[in-house]
Amino acid sequence: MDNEKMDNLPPGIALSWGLVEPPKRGPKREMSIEKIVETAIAIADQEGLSAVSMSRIASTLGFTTMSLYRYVPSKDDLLLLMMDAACDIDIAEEAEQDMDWREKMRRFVRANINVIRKHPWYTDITITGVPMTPNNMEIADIGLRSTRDLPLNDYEKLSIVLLLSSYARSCGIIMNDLERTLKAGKSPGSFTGFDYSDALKKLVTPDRFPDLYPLVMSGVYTHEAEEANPIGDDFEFGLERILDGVEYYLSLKKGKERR
Amino acid sequence: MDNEKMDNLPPGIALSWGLVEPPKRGPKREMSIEKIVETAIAIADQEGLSAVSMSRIASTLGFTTMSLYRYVPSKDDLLLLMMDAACDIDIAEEAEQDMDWREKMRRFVRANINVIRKHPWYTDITITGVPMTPNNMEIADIGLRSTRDLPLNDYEKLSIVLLLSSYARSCGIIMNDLERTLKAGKSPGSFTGFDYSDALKKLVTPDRFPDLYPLVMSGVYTHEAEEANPIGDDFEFGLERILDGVEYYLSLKKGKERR
DNA sequence: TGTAAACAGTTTATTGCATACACAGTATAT
DNA sequence: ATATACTGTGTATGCAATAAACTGTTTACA
Repeated sequence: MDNEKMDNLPPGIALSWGLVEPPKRGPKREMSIEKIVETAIAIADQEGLSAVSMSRIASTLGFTTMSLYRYVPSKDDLLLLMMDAACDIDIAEEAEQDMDWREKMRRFVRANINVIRKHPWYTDITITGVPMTPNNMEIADIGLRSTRDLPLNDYEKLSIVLLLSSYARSCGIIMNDLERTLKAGKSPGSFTGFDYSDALKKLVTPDRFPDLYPLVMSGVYTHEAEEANPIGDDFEFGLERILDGVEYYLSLKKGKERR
Repeated sequence: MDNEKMDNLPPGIALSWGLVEPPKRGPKREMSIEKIVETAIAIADQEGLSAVSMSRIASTLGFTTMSLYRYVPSKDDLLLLMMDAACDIDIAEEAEQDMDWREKMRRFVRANINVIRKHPWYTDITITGVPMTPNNMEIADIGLRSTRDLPLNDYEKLSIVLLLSSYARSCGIIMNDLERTLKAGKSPGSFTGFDYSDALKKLVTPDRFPDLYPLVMSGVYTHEAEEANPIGDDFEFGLERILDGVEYYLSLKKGKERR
C-alpha cells in the first residue's frame, strides 16, 4: 500500500482504518485497542460520557491510567474510535428489493436514530469534520443506497443524505435528552415542561408571545395530552414532510425533463 | 404573583425569567448576574466554551472564583443563562407583511443559524429539555409566526417549527465545526476530507462502499470542486426540500378539504 | 440605638481530570 | 551479545467545580 499517502491521515482516522501497525519489538501487549474501546463504550452506555475517563477505563481493565496511552495517542482519538465502533449498524441490502425509496429512507433514518439511542453519548461528542472513519462512511453508503435509483446527481444525493442524517441526529438528541431526564429520576414532565406548565401559563403572555401563547395555554407546547409518547409523533411527522419534499423535488425534475 | 407555582421551577429557569429576587439584607453586590453572563459569553465567543471556567470568569471581572456562586447556583445554570442571552434575536414582524410563508420560514431558519454562528459555543451546551427560558421561547414564538396564516393545527405548527429549528441547529453545528477547524489554523480540506482524499480513494473500495465509492472518486464527497463555500449550498438545498415538504402537505390538506 | 440575621467576597481544601516524563523490566533484530 | 523499541508503572503538573469555614457589611427589628 502507498504509505506516503496514508501517513498524513490524522492519527485517529488512521487508527480506525487499522492502518497503525502494532509494534514488533518489546513486551507483548496485554490489552488491545478493541478492548479499550469496548470498555469505554460500556462505561459510556451505562453512566454517560462524563463517566468515561482514562483512569476509569484503565482501572476497569485492571491497569493504570497511563498504560492506555501506549494504545491511543489521546482521549480525543479514543472518542473517535468509540464513535466509529458505535456506527457498526448493518442494514441488509437484500430486504430492500421491494421497498420504495421512501421506505428505504425511513429505514435509514431509523437506523441512524437507533445508533444514537443505543449509545446516548454518541451526540455528546463534537464532530470535527466530515465522516472519515470506516463504519461512519458505511452509514453514508447506506444512506446513498436509498437514492440509488433516483434521477439525482451526486451533489443532490449527498445533500439529501446529509438532510436525513441531520434530521436523525436532531431526533436522537432530543430523545436521549428525554431519556436522560427520566433516568435521572425526574418526570417526563420536567423535560417537556408539563411539570411547570402552571408557571409557564403565567409567564407566557399574549403580548410578548402572540403566536406561542395559544399553544402554551392549550397544553400543546408542553405535550400535556401525550403522556405515553411525548415526542415521537412529532418526528414521524417531520420525517414525512422531508420525504414529501424530496418527492416534490423529484416530480419537478421529471416535469423539466419532459419539456 | 402566585409564588407557589413559581417556586418549583428549576433554579436556572427561574433565574432566566428574573424571578429570583435579589437579597434585601447584607452588603451591596459588586457584581450582577448580567455582568457575569456577559463576561462568560465574551470569553466563549473568543476562545470557545472550554475556556469558560468559573475562575476565568471571576478573574476577568476581578473577583475570586467562589464569589460567582453568590449569584449563580451552579455552572450549569450559568450555561442556561448564557444560552438564553444568546437567543436574543429580534426579527421585525412588520417586515413580514408582504412575505409568503416560505420566505418567513427561511428568515426564521437564517435567524436561528445566525444565533449559532454568532455564538459558536451555543450548540456545545447539551439541551436538557424543551425551551423554557424567555428568549428561547420568543424564538419559538417567531417560528410559529411563520405558520400563523397556514391552515394547520397546533400540533402540526409545533412539529414544523421543531423541524425548522432542528435543521437550523444541524446546519449551524457543521458550519461552526468548519470554522473551528479553520480557526485552529487547519485547512478547510482537513474538515471536508479533501486533504486526505488520496488516502480515502484507496480506502473506500467499491465492494464495501458500492454507493459511496463513486462520490469519493469524483471528489463530490470531499467537496473538491467547491473551495469557496464547501457546505453552504448543501444547506440551501436541504431547506428548500423541507419547505417543499411543507408545501406539499398543505396542498394535500387543501385537496382533502375540497372533497 | 443596639443587636442578630442575612448577606458579600475570600481562603482553603477536596476531588477528579488529561497527560508529560522518567523509570524498570522485556521482547526482538542484528 | 547487545542495542533498540517497546511494555506497564509511578510520580508530578496544572486545571477544573465546588464544599466549608472565614471575615467583614448591611439591614430589619427589638
